Amino acid sequence: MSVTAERVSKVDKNKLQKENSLLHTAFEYFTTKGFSKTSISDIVEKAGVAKGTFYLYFKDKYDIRNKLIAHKSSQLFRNAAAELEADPSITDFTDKIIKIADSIIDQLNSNQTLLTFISKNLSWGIFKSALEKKVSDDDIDFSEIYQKMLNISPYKFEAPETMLFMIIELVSSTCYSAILYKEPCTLDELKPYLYDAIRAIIERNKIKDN
Amino acid sequence: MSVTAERVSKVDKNKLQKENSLLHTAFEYFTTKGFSKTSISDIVEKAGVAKGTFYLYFKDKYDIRNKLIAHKSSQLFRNAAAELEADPSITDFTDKIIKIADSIIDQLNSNQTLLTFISKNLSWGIFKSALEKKVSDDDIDFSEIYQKMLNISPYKFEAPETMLFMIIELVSSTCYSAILYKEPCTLDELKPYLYDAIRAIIERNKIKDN
Amino acid sequence: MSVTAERVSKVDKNKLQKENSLLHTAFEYFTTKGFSKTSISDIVEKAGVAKGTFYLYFKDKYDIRNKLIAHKSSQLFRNAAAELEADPSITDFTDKIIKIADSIIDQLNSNQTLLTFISKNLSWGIFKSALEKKVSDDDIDFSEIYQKMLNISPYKFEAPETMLFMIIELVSSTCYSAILYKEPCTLDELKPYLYDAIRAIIERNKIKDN
Amino acid sequence: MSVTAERVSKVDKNKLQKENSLLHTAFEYFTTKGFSKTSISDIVEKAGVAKGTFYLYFKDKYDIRNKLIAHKSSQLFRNAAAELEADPSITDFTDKIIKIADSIIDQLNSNQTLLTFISKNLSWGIFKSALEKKVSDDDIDFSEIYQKMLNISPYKFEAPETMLFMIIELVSSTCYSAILYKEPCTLDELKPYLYDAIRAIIERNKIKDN
DNA sequence: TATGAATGAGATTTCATTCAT
DNA sequence: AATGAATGAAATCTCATTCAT
Repeated sequence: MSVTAERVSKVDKNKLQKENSLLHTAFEYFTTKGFSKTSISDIVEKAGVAKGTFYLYFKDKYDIRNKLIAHKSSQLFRNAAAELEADPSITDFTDKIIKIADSIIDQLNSNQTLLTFISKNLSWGIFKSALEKKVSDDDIDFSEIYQKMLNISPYKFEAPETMLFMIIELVSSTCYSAILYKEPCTLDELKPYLYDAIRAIIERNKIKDN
Repeated sequence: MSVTAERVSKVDKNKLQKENSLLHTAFEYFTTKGFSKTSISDIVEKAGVAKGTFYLYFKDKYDIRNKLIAHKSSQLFRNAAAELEADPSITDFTDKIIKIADSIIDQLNSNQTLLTFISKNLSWGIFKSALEKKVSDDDIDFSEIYQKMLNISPYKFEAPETMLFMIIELVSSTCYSAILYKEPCTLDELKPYLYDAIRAIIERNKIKDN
Repeated sequence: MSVTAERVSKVDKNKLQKENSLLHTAFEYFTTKGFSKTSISDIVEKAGVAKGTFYLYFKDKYDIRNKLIAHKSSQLFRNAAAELEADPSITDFTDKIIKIADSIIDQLNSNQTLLTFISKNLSWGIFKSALEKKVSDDDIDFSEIYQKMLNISPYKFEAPETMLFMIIELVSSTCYSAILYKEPCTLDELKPYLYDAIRAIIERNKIKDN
Repeated sequence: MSVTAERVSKVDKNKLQKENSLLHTAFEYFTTKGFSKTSISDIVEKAGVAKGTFYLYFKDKYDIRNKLIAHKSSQLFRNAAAELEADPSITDFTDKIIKIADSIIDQLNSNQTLLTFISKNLSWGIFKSALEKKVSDDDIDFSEIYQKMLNISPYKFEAPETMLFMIIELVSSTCYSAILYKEPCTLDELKPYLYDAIRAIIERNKIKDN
C-alpha cells in the first residue's frame, strides 16, 4: 500500500468519523430537544467539531435531519433483511414481506424514541430516497433487495413500488399509536389484523395471467 | 339596552374581533408557510393589531397553535353534530358514530389544508381538551353531546371515553394518507373497511349483561 | 355633617386606600425584586387597581419610588421623634440629636430590607424633600420639629440645615456596611465612634458669641 | 515567527480589540446615561460591532458591568501599586497600605465619573473578584502583591484578608460623599482622620507574640 | 480540510403610557 | 375617578451562515 493511499484512507476515516459524530449527536438532540429547538451550535459543540465543519458535510439543518431519517430507516430495513436471511424456512414472497414488517415493528417497539423521530419528521420524498440511496457505508440499498425478492417470486405485480409504500404506510400509521399510546389497541392485538391487511394488499396487486 | 351593557358589549365585541382576527391570520400562515417559519410579527402585521396585543390573548406561538387546533377540531365536531341532528332517521348508537366519522372525514377531505395542519401538529393532550373545552363561543362541548348519545342508547359500554378516542385515532391515522396521498387506497376504497373497523371497536366495548 | 361632606370623605378615604395600597405593594416589590425588575403591571395587579389608576396618583415609576423613600424616611424620623418625646430626661440639643440618630440606626438595624432600599436608591434631593414634605397623612414634617429643637436650644449654629444633613450622611454611610456586612466592625463597635463624631460635628457648628 | 503564530496573534489581537472596544463603550454609556438606560444596542452600535458579537464576549448587560467594575477597580490598584513601587523610601507595611489608599483616593478624586460608577454598582462579590481575577491582560493580581507585602513585613496579622477589605470599605464609603458632595467635610479634611483609622485597623490586627 | 470569530437580521417578549369608555 | 384594552417602540437574545485564516 502506497503512502498516499494510506494517507487518503486515514483522512477518509477521519471524515467518516466527523460525519458520524455529527449525525449521532444531531439524532440525540432531535429526539430529546426536538428539531426546531436544536441549534447547529448545540450539535457541533457536543460533536466536538467547528461550526464551519458542519457545512462541509451538510447543506443545512434540514439536510442533516433528512439524512438521519434516511439513515435510520435504512438501518431498520438492513436489520430486517438480515433477520429474514437468517431464516431460510421463509420462501414465499408474502411471508417475506410480513417477516420484514414484523421485524421493523419490533425494532420500533423497542426503540420508541426512533419511532417518534421518524414519524414526526417523515415525508414521502425522504423515505423513498432512504430506500434507494445510502447515507453511510453500512446502509443498504433496500430497493435492490426488494427487486431480487420480486425476481425470484413466481408472481408478478401491477405496481410493486407503490405496493411496497402502501404497506410501509399502513404499518407505520397504525403502529405509531399502538406502540406509543396502546390505542386503538396494543401492538399484539393489532398485529393479526395488520398482517391480514398486508396479505390483502399484496393479493390485490398480483397479476393473474391466465 | 342600558348604556353600560352597550358599552361592555362593544368592548367585548371588539375583543372577540381581535382574537378571531389573530386566530384566522395565524391559521392562514401556519397552513401556508408552516408553523416554525411563521413569526408573530407576520401574524400581527396581517391581523392589523399591535405586537403587544398578541400577548394579551395568547401566551406564545405554541398557545395560539394549540388553541387553533382545539378550535378547528371543535368546529369539525360541531358541524358533524349538526349534520347528525338534521337526519332523524339515524337512531342507533353505532350508526350515529359512523355518521359523525363520515361527516368529519368528508370535511377533512374537502379541506386538506386543515387536515395537514391538524395532523402535523396534533398531540393527544390538545385534541382531548378540544373536545372538552371551548376556545371561542361558537365551539361546542362534544363531550356533552357524546354523553347524551350514550345515555339514550340501550347499550352500556366498558370504557366509553377510551372507545371514542380509539375511533378518532383510527379514523384520522388512516384517512391522513388516504386523503392526501390516496395511499394505501383512495378514501372511497378505505371507507367500507374503516367503518367495519369502527363497528368492531364499538361491538367489542358493549357490556353483555346476561 | 352634610351628605356631600360625607360622600367626599368616603371618596377621600377610598383614594387614600388606593394610594396606600399602591405604595405598600410597590415597596414590597422594590425590596424583593428590585426597582428595575419591578413593572407597573406587577404593582397594580397585586394592589388590585387598574393600570390607568396608577397614573392618577403617580407620574411614573420614579415618582412612586421617590415618594416611597420620602415616606419611609419620614416614618423613621417620626418614630425617632416619638421616642425622643417619650423620654423627658433628654434636654440637651446634642443629646437629642444623638437620641434621634440612635433610634434611626436601631430601626434600620431591625429592618435591613428598608436599609437596602433607602441606601440603594437614595439621592440628596429626594432625602431632603422627605424631611420637608408629607407624602401621606401620618408623615411628619421633621423640619418643623428640628426647627423647634433649635429654637429652644440655648446655642445658635452656623448652618443648622447642613449640619443635620452631615450627620445623616455620616450615620447612613457608616451604618450601611456595619449593619449589612458587619464591616469594618459591628454596629455596637461602631456606635461609640460614630456618636463622638456627631458630637464633634455639632460642636464645630456652634456659634461662639462672646 | 511562524506563519501560524502570526495568524493566531492577529486573531487574538482582533478579539482583544473587540472586547476592549465593547468595554470602553459600555463604560462611556454607563457613566453618562446610567446602567439601566443604556441598551446593548447602544453599546454595539457605537463600538462598531454586531449585536451577536456582544454575546460572544459577555453573557448579558450585568456581565459586562461586573467585568467593567472588576477591570476598573483592578486598574486603580495597578496604578497604586506602580506608584508605591516608584517610591522606595516607603518600607513599613502600614505606610505602604496608606500610600496605596492615598493613591486610589486621588485617582477617584480626579475621576469622579469612575467613582460614581463603581460606588453605585459595587457589590462585595464583584469587588473581591476584581482583586483576584484578571479581566484583561493589563489587569494585575493585587492579591499576589498584597501577599508579598505581608510576607516581607516583620508583623503577622490575624485576618489579613478581612483587614484589607475593611480598609477598602472604610475608604470608599467615606470618600464617596467627601469627594462628590464634600460632606461631611472635604477630602483634605477627611484624609487625616481616615488614615488614622486605617492605622488603627492595622494595629488592631497585628498578632503580638511575646 | 478545518476552524471559529463575526455577522446582523430577526425572533420573542416586555412594559410604560394612553385613551375611549 | 376609574378602568383596562391597546399600543408599538424598544429591549434582549438567538442562530444559521459566511469567510478570513
